Amino acid sequence: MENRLEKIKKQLHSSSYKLTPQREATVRVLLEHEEDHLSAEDVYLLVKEKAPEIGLATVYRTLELLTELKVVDKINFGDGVSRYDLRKEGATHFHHHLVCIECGSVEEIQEDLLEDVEKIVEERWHFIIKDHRLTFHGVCRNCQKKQNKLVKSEQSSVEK
Amino acid sequence: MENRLEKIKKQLHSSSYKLTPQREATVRVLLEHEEDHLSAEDVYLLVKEKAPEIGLATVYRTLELLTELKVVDKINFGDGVSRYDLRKEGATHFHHHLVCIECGSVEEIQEDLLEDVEKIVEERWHFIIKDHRLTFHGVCRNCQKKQNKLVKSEQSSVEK
DNA sequence: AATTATAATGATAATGATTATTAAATGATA
DNA sequence: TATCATTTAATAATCATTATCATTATAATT
Ligand SMILES: [Mn+2]
Ligand SMILES: [Mn+2]
Ligand SMILES: [Zn+2]
Ligand SMILES: [Zn+2]
Repeated sequence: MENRLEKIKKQLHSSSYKLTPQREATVRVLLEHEEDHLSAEDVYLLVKEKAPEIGLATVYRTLELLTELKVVDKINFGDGVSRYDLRKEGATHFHHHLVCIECGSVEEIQEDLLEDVEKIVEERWHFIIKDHRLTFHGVCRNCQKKQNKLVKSEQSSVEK
Repeated sequence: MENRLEKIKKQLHSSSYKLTPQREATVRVLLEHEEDHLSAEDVYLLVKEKAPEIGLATVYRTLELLTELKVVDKINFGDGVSRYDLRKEGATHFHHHLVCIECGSVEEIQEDLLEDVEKIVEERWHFIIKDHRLTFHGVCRNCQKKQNKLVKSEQSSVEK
């Protein structure tokens, strides 16, 4: 974690930005919520708990900066807010997401899986791929179980 | 085109909605711009040319309705507005996009390409896939050409 | 056809996320 | 220390989208 922070600090410095206390607080929140998909407002509220004097605009600016530096990826799941997702250490491509249309949960896929597809696209469309966004919409494992239970209870009530 | 409109009309009816003149005008604009990725405002302005009395809220409502019926897909390329993309006739999955980070152009890929990947995801993540969003970010063919020219002219000026 | 109920529309106000502005604080530099 | 650039907090402005509401169109019923 401290290690991770150090690297981000260096990344900032190499683009001649400083790791101010506000930026550090923001990065820490992101590191503590690696698995989550926080909106700017979410981040703001979490940072406030530890550094109450921070302003919302600063959080927006910091997230914007981290996006530029590819420390985070900005993503939109269609709910009206941008969400910020920390890149895994050393990852060159953005990871994938499974969004459940029943409960709204978001699961991550770290595996690439797109190597073959990207090869085809580069060859056939003559497009040089730098990054990707892949989101699957469907039914998560939990919601599948719920639906199974429902179906079974309906069957048994018919049997009566 | 008229054929396509008829089918959409039937889809509306089967969910007990009517194809009002405003909705028809909106659908026609979408059909006339199949390849484009129009924002609500874009659609509004185009509809206004033919049906000047239409209101912006009606366009939003119509696009919302068409999204529900899966006639169009709502997509966000990260520029602050939702864009509406007509589904190809009979397509069950949303098509893919190539977004150029140099010029902003958007190209479409109608081929599925994800069958294998989806099979893996369904098996290994126990997630039932209903739809997907796949966007590649990179450099389009045009911009590659431009960059090549640039590199060559730089080389020749060094050679002098 | 007249009446009533329902759906849809247009105008516009409200909302809410994001961006711009500005004055003050901080930090580096000479 | 004086000077200049960067960053910040507060807050105003912007802009896309949604909500409200009075009016109109359409369908159903008498
Ligand atoms: Mn993620
Ligand atoms: Mn498209
Ligand atoms: Zn679920
Ligand atoms: Zn391009």
